[in-house]
Amino acid sequence: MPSKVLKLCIAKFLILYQNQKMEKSNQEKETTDKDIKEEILKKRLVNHKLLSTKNYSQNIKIISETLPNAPHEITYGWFKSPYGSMLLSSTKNGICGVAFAGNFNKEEIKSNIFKYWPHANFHRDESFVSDYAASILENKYPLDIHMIGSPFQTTIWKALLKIPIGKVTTYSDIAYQIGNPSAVRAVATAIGKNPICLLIPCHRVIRKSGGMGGYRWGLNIKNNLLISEL
DNA sequence: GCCATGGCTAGTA
DNA sequence: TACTAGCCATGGC
Repeated sequence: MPSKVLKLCIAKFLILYQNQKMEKSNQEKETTDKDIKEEILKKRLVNHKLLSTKNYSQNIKIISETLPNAPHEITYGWFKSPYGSMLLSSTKNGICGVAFAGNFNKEEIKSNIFKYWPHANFHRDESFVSDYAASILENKYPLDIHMIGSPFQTTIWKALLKIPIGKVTTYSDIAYQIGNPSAVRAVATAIGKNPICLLIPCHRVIRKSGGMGGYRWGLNIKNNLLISEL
């Protein structure tokens, strides 16, 4: 009998040991994956000197206003994307909002858009939105963008349009590019307030250290967007 | 006008 | 590696 107990103990010990070994190996793999990811991001990094002056931003026209001076008519609707459900809204002047459902529920996303355009009249129309959605997902331009933002925010958002597809830049470089290198924190805040994801590629901005930084709609979406542009 | 807030960064222990 | 101070535009009061 004691030998049976001994065998049982050894078996349990072996299982425990194997589990610990597997856990350790998974942790090491995760670290390696992280390193590889950061390495890939660094390779795709462009700085302010290399940001192309001729790029797809030429095909996007931005109409911006600090405060909506007239009640706009906004058509909005949901569409499916490879990154989950997305809400698209548009005024007669152009696209005024693109948002991932991401970490939020649909009602939150919708109320954000309603708050952003407090004097607008909203109409839901999925069929109207689907044409725009296809253009965005297939990178078909030209497109017009209609947004509300301070002059500083608009400058930042325009700078983001200069990041080529498949490349990334840093918050510091954007700050440098707009001629205000010390305003990195403010740049990050402005990028975080980008109301039109995908079209204004805030997902292509990472930390100077090579880390992913943050993302309003969830880091997993940022990660997937960057991978899809490889 | 003041203060808190952030998708950050650089320096230091 | 973790913490801290500094940065600066913005929004709420």
